[in-house]
Amino acid sequence: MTKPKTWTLKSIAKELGVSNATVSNAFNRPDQLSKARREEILAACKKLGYFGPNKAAQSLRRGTFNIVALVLPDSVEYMVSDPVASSFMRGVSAVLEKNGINLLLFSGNNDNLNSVVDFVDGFICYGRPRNKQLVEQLKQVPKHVVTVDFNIGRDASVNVNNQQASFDIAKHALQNNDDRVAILGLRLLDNDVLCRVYEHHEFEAGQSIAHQRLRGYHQAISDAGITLGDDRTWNIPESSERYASIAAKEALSSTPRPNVLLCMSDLIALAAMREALKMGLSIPEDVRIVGFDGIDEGQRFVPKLTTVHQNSEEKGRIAATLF
Amino acid sequence: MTKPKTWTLKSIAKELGVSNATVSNAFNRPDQLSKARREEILAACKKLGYFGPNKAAQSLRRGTFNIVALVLPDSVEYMVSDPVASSFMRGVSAVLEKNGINLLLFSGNNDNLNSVVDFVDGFICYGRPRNKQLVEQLKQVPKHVVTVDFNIGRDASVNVNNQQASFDIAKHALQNNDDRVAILGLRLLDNDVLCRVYEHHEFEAGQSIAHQRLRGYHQAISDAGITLGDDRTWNIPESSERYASIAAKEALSSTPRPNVLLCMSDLIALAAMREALKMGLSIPEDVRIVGFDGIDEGQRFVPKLTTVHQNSEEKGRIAATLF
DNA sequence: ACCATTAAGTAAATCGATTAAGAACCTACA
DNA sequence: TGTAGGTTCTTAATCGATTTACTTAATGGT
Repeated sequence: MTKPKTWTLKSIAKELGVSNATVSNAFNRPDQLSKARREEILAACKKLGYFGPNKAAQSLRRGTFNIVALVLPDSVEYMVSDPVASSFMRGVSAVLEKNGINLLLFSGNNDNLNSVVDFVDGFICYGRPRNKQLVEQLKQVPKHVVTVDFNIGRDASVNVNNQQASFDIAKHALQNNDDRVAILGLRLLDNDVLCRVYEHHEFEAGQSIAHQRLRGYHQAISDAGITLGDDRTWNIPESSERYASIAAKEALSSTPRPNVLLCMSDLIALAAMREALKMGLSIPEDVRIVGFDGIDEGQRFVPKLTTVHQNSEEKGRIAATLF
Repeated sequence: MTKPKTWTLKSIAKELGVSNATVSNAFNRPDQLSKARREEILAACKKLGYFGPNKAAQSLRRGTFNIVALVLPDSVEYMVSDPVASSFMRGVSAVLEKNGINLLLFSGNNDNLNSVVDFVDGFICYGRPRNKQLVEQLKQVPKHVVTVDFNIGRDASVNVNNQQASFDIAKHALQNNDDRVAILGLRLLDNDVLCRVYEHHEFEAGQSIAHQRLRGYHQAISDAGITLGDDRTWNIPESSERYASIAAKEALSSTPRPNVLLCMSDLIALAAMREALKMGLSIPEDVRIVGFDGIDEGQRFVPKLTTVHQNSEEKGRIAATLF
């Protein structure tokens, strides 16, 4: 008498006239029953259409899920729009996929880790999440946590030395002590605002990626014997072409017109290059523009973009392996 | 006597001297207890550090998860590399995020839906998954299934009329009946192989996106009074620059040299344009190249790429809403 | 004063599994 | 023959919750 509904361990056991435990063992612990019994049971299950123990129930009992949450710095939308973030994700997924672990995307805008905490084995956090509460929750959460490009004193962390890398690229861009520098910063402020920043002493102590990079720039600038004006910094709220173009246009029309543009991402740098060309400036004669990240499009652009090549994919792989 | 471990509904109830049910109701069904009791309980929970019912257990009991799986056509890696797929994902995530639903990524290479089926409320499938077994499983799975750009007779499906769109773009590209046409196809074959295809009658009945588009091209070609040679079609296994360049170079050096190149994706078309320019051909005088998708980079390229603009993001939003 | 409602809370079954402890039987060895 | 050990399988507790059916007490209408 085959039951009509979906099978459960229990109903299968009753149907076959064996105990719950035996069916469970047939699937999970082959050494606990005779080979004959086991094969008999598995065959019967297949025939009846029972595909094995319910994973949700299994997870509840065992406390493991085969799912890790990737905590994004911002919305999922942002993640797939940004080539660097995408590379990172590629690295993470490659490793997890190989290990049969599923990936749950968790938006950095979300304010409650709670909605997923009970479903995952742990978290990989790519960059400090935009939502502060989330950061606090991550510090406490009783699961494995790997952070990338920021640190909250949890299990493991993989970091690029942003300050050093920005220092290097800026040093490369700066050639004379009368260079006129401008900075196109990415997410210097918490607020989502495109603006020109006149006062930024408070940035000196910040721990965000943007602040680390900024310190690298500042150090290179002062090493080159240049004094950075108080009005030479722009803040771009997200790595998008639209915002970057506006900021670049502003910067390139400001007085004195900059001949060095330090951009905190390649997308920004590319937008700036387009604006510069549009304004009839030549690169690098009139203005030298450097980026950060090393995305593909930068290498295809004419002239080629000078940038920090950071291997995001590798970072993703490492983060997933550390997990 | 505060317990040291993590709290559960049961331990909290005992601690507060009320029943299990009352605590549960305090969180889920306010109308089942007095306002005073409820607030008292919630306050106590907060103080003790109990953040509400365990979601995994809750889900097991209720059978709902607040998670949907996005079934990808290929690996997660592919998804984030392809701008069109990314747009789609952006649309999906925007809607789901708003509804507080989490997104689980499920690779189309995976052969067992089973590993996630018990964790999700349903599936959104973006394109026919590469793994055939997966398709069979999707037909049967006892959960909500929305398919995009392919159909398996399940709950809902959102489709672009690929055949019509390809017909239109091809018609636009073809101007004279002595045009020499070549086709750079994407994933015409199941196998991961870059090749020149000499025989393709079997494609006429195929249901994949590639086959639909191919039919659109063929129709436009024959409408234009042109006979397509048996050796004018190339198959590119994935939308990557490397493969596309090789195929484009081959096609452009074949005899007779094509003056119309129908490309099944923008990424392919862009690679072809680069190759053409490299070979000293001018566009569109020597060769007209059209794409499919409408990605941003195509509009920034000089000369601008002519293409089918398909609004993937909107498709994503629709798919998520249909869910 | 009586019965019918309503409100507030509880006991216990249930979701679908895992697993420690133990029963029943068989073998082997002194 | 007695017992130690090994297989094979079952019983029952457990994971952390939800929810139906029920008890008890309070309210209200006539």
